[in-house]
Amino acid sequence: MSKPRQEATPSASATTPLRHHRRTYSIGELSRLFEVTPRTIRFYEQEGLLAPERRGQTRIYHEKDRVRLKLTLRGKRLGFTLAEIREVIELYDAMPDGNTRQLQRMLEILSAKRAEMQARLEDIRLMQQELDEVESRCRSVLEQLDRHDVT
Amino acid sequence: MSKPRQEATPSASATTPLRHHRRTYSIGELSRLFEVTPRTIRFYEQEGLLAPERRGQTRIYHEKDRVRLKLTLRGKRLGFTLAEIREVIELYDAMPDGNTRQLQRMLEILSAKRAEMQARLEDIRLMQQELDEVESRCRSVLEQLDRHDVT
DNA sequence: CGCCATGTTTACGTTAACGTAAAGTGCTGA
DNA sequence: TCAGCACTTTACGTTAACGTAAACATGGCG
Repeated sequence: MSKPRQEATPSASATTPLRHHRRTYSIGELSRLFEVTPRTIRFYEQEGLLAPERRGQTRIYHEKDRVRLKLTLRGKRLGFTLAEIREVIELYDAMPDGNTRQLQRMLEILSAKRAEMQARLEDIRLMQQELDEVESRCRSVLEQLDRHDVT
Repeated sequence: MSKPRQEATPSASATTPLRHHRRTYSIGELSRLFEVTPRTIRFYEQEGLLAPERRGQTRIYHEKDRVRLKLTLRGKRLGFTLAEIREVIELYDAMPDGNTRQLQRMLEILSAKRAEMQARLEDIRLMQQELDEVESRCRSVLEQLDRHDVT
């Protein structure tokens, strides 16, 4: 019920130096940052959403990975599946060497996503309207109760 | 990928009379209206989201049920779980005979839902921003390709 | 009457998105 | 040296939200 919508605030400089703008993260740091489990992060990698560097056996995450994770979690909050999110991320990555057909295809997908977003916006608008109605009904009942108490 | 955001348009007056504003629906009608399977509708009933009348063994759905189903599907599109949706629906139903504590509790929940909606709105805004960026990058690459072709 | 569409219950199957547990690796400080 | 932590792989478990199949009821109609 109380999910973290943003990145957790880092606790100043703990043991890590962080000169100005950190370059790499361990899986633990990243998991604390976004308040997800390491398992989740590894799972996202397995699903092709992340591709961290490897120092020996250990995963090293860069800014790029952090951004991807952020996008992934945002997409999830909007109800997209990991597969859908991966689709967009893959497109984003394949951009520079994309041929014309690929790029046209991407514009189509973008247009579709945009339409989805518009639809979600409308859903939210309607949902807020419902909330308004329930609240006003609720308040009017409360008022009735008050009047009965006082009168 | 191509889910129906709205109710399917009814095919005029087919075999059913529908004098002015229909009162009841069969499970099949409802399933066609919203393009979900009967199984889904029965499942929602099992989960306490619908409570249709029974004529013998057969389910009869009224306007109220249709509205509930619509709200449920909208909630789903926004990424809410059936449990969360049921919570709101139950509150909505328990309104008239709610005591003060119940009503206060409902206002709290409404406030929370409202905050969720705000957060989702922000997510959508950011997501649209990303889409803009990807599209502009995409178009600029296309332009480069064009220039190379023409020049 | 028989058939077929549409309904019903019961129950096991499936997929996505992780959780959880076991068992091993590698550095680090007392 | 070794205890402890953070990391790793492997693999089975879990939950939500239905899908699918079997087996049966029922009302209309040619």
